[in-house]
Amino acid sequence: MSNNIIITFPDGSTKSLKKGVSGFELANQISKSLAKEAVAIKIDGKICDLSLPLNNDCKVVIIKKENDEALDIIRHDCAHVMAEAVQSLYPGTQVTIGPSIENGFYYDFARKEPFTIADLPKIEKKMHEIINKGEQFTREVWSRDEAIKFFKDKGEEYKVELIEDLNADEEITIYKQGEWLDLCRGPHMMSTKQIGKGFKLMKVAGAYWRGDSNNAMLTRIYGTAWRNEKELESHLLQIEEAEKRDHRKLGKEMDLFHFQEEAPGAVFWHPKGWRLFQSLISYMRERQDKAGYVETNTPDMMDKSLWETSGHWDKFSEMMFRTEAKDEKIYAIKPMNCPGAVEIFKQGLKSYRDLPFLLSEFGKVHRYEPSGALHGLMRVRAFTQDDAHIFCTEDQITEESKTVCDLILSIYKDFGFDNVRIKFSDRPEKRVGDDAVWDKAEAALKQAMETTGLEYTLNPGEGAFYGPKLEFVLRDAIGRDWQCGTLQVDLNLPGRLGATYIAEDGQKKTPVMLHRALFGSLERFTGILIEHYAGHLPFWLSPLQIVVATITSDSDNYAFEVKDQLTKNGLVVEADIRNEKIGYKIREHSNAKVPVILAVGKKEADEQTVSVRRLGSQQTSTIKLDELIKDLKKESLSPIN
RNA sequence: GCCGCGUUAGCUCAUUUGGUAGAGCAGUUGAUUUGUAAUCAUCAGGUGGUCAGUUCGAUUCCGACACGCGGCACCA
Repeated sequence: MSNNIIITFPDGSTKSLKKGVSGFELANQISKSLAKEAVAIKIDGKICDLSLPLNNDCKVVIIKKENDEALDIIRHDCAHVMAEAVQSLYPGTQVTIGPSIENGFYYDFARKEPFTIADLPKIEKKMHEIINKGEQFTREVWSRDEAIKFFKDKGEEYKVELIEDLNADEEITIYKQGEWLDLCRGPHMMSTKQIGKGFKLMKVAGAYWRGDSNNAMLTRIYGTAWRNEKELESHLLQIEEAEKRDHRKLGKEMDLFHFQEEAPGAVFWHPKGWRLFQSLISYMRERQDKAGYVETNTPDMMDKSLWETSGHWDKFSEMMFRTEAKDEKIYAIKPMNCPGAVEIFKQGLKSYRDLPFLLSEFGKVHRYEPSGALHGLMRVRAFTQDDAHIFCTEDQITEESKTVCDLILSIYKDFGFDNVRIKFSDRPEKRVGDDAVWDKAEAALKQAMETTGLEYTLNPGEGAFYGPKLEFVLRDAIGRDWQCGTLQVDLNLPGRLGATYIAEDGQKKTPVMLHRALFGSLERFTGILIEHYAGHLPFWLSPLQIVVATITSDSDNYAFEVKDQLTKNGLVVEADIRNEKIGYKIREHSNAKVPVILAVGKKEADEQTVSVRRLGSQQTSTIKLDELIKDLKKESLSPIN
């Protein structure tokens, strides 16, 4: 009897089997097809190799290729196979780490001569060979000394470092596939054959050893891996779709903005792009006015001393633009709006009755972002924040934070972002202020989060240098996450900059300042919207809402009449009376993502109608001009109305 | 900032042992007056990112710089 163990399956059924049976044998006993589909086994909640002998009573789940957990294993297997391929093709290359990641895997290699994309086909071919050979993955437990010696002899310095850093009590496991082996926690599938053909090497990149820019630069190869070729194809198709939405491409096609090398990281907004940008500001201004904010504007350049007092100079002077004039002063071009806001708060005596005091500012800030970080509108060196600073008492932090959270979520909803995650970032290593102050700030913000009942995840050590913060991450139409809004509790800057108010007891006190931005950077948010909507901006945001296109020149006058009427009603309209066929005009304006195209010919002119064609639809409908105006006027209202 | 790659007409892209570049679209001019995603013809367009170097000769080879792209690092 002691030779048998009891296996419990997910459906509650049990089976008594001989001790030491492997997961694979177990699957095989249930059915041949299950054994074929199996990639791993979950034993009491832990995912393990199928080859692992079962020695105790346990609950098991056989993980099949179709299960979500299988993808990670396939991808990790793929990383190993790639590493083997690389080392066989390029002897002397050291392996470091190679995890599975979203959609695929990577492996970081140390090699004098970095890889280029030209190397990928060769590596990929070798990988197919290894996979076709059907090498068995086998797991071995080595002693620490044995492992260190082995990798040292092989010249694998990075692996040695990894092993040396493992906890003393940790088991050192080695996975072999044929001749090749790697230090690895596992689990892996039974054979390389199971990987199949659903993978592709995507790109090469530099990456620092252990993610630290002080360390050596390794060369990373990224791959994507799926259950089969069909899934791979669909993933590649998805990438193509995402590329079509690229705001840099659409921005050019829609004539919204451009960049040029004399102003790296700074936007040249074209008329249409600027109109879109201004629509966003108008919308936000209205929302903030209604929420009790008062708008301000503060200087773009202020003396360096102010930034020294605030603490920015100490932490960020390297990333601040500075300028000087004929006088002796050094001016910093503002990288943030907060010191300006504090200076406004400081004017005149403030009473506790004035709090909370909500100051907003659409402030344009400049930051010398590292050249490698620049990316279209998403990461620029000059950008506009929908910034605000809420001066309040400590007791008001919770209530004010809650109000900000509600406002943010409501605003995101207006742009179709319903899926928003919140990250809570606490004190970073480099910071100003006493720990007692930080304790207070973090506790207050946490309490605010409890009050809202919103869920959040902890993001340790990622707070601002003056206070903890919330970060609002929204998910776009194709599932990508973008960090936009932020709320920061600051118990440090107001004091450093000398802001005070008279409290109820007649004593001078230092207010708390909440920094908050909802869109974050207007430039970036514009980019996100372009990609989210794939250029098909909602009517109220569209910088060119309507084009009136004539069929023949006989209708020119009517087209202008239609245009005038629409314009009088506050709509943005252009007339296209060029000597071109209607099909040509339709195509051109559709490509430019104009939401409404009105075709007018003799018939429409006679009847005071228009033929309406909506972006994304082939359908046309003819309606009375008055009626259309009524409809479109309604449609062009922002969601506030 | 770091690693790799790239930069050719307004745009999208060609031009392989180094012999001063070509197409489509856009633009011009003309014809055509057209009914829902490209009418035809015509002409014009370039210091091949910038600067140096090798060479009889460089878009092509070498180097530096600038900018961009993919990552890494950074992001008040």
